[in-house]
Amino acid sequence: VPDDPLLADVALDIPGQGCFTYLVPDGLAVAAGDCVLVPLGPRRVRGFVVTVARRPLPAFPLKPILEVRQGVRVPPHLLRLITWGAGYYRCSVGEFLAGAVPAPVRQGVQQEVERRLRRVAGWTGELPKRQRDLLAALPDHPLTWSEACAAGATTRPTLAKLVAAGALAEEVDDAIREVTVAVRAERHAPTAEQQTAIDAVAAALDAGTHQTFLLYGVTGSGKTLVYLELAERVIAAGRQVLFLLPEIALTPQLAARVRSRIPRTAVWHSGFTDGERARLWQDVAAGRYDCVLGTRSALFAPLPAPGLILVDEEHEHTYKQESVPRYHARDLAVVYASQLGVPAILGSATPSCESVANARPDAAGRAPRYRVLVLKHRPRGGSLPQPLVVDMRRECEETRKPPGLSRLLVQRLGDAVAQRQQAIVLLNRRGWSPVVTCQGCGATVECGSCSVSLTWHKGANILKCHYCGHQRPLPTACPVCNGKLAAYGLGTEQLAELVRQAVPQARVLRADADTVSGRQGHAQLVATFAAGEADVLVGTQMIAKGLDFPKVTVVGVIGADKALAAPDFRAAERTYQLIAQVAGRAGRGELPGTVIVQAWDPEALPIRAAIENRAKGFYDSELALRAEYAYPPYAGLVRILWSGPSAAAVQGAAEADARLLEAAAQGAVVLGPTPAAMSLLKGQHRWHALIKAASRAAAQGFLDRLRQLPRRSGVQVAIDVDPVMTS
DNA sequence: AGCACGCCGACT
DNA sequence: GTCGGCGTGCTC
Repeated sequence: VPDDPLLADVALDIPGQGCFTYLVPDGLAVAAGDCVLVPLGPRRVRGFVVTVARRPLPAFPLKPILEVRQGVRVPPHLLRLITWGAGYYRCSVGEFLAGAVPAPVRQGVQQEVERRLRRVAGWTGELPKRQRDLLAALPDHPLTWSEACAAGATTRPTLAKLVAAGALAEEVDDAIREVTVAVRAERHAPTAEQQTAIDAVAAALDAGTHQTFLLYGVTGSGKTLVYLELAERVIAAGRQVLFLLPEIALTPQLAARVRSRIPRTAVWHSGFTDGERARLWQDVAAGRYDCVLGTRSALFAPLPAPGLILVDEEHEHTYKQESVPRYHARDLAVVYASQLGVPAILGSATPSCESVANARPDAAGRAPRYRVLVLKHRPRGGSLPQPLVVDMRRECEETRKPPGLSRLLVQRLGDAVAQRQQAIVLLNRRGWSPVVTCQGCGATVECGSCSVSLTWHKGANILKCHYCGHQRPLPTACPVCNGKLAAYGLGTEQLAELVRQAVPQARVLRADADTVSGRQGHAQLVATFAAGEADVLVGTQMIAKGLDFPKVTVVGVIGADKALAAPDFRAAERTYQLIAQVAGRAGRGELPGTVIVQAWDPEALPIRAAIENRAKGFYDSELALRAEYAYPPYAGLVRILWSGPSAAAVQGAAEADARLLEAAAQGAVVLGPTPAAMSLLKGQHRWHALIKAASRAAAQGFLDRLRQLPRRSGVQVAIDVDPVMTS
């Protein structure tokens, strides 16, 4: 009605609430997606406009919008995705937006502006000799301040004098920054297999329809080439590409390769300053980039018209955010692509069971939701290495030594070093020993704030908690009975030492969170190893991902079935994925590779299937088990987690809320509440419950019936839809 | 989430 | 007599 006032629904970063309605003052231009400042009780807060419309005033009085942030508007298609996500993952739209739009953008941090120095043409004036020489030394093209400092071997104040004198002018660069990456723009022709995959997706692109593809390609089969060929087509048609990766810091090679073919690629990572991030967001929104490459939060980059969404290594659990908003970027990417009517490609050599199930007909015989594209061959030749399994029970019996490096692995490491090749040994546990126990009373030294044993770090001679970071010196005797302490178990620190002893001629490099600090540290370490400055790289799984070292011919996996013991329905899947992924890492160059897997139960199916390259066998049996025990993908899971500083209060809240869960259950099964596997974490006691519904839709139905759990002081309640961590 | 209001213990 | 603990409730 034209006479009604103009009202705006604004999403605020407040849990468990819908939008708040505000008056739009006359003359203030406000649209959906705008970032606004509004009064809320005694304070003023930032929020995002969800709808603007003329309609009658509600019964309660309204306050006006105070201010609109210029230049920050969430595109309508992104707002729609976030609204959907807030409903599915059970948080408010405002909370989701707060998690999706970077803080410096919301808060209006001063954008970092690229300021460049340019020589003023035709300037003639007097200068001191030093400054005159400096001016002569500078090149003609514009330079940033730091580039000019380097080029003239000088400092900022001196350059400022030249600017003050008028010899140099400062210009503000409003255009996109130059992207210069020294990478050969490789352009191999696609193989027949790759071309088939490209054509299938291109058909969906041309038809302008949504379709999700599962690009199932062995490691080294050239998934990236498929992505890039399709990305170029999308960009040529005037749209943009979203390219998601599990971990950007580990894949500098991939980022460089994408940029070499798509120069206007924004790399979306957490290492930016606030100003850089604010500028990047606006540059992406303004259409100055053709591609955004990044981790899960890159899904919310404000691209004006995404035409293709790529999710590489789709099985990786890092796509799940473990804080509000608790979304799964792979699942949300598929929703986004469907909303946009564009194709999505999920790529992996070891897909998640969810995606495999989606690529098969369902129990009722309906057509698969995803279409499978297979890459079986490595274009650069090189067959997959033949993995060997060492039965560690027999090994320990025969050698009468504690478990460590097997004789076979020692021999192969020695051979590799002798032939000037390289090797990688993986163990997913850092430190020297994970457990320190009293030989007298049997007590284990535990972290006071978490229910875990402390790990001994021998080099630093401290006990560390790997969950909360607490550390303390190693006690000289048992704190309980004053008995003698002994360290048990194997970590990477000790493993590196074992390799040094067993293969004395090897130069050993250790890569774990203790030796690698920050993103640069990782890149540096990768460079050191790639340059051949070490022979054996010992590390945690941080080195298992995305690495491509042509000289590596031996890969050892220690404690490969450790993950199998985890109290988690995905334990078998994770074990299979780890071994199959690692197996693909050896022998990527010209040289054939060997993978040696040390396991306590070498007959376990995930291990056998991974080393014998029997993917179908693994997925068939694993999916059958999931169906039998009603776990995803044949169930919709919700986890409720209660936590707080008082064990009694947490238990009380969980047990009281259990009645509400049961009341809402209907067909769903409520497991628990019980204490979580980590019953104490960072000083917080934890209880949890798992709700198993027949499907994701049924799980949503359960949450609709449950509505909100009561708010209690001293106890936090988290609702996790489609949890990845279930223990 | 903040922030206010509101009702009970140890101090100038 | 107050200062301050955090329990409850509201914010368009």
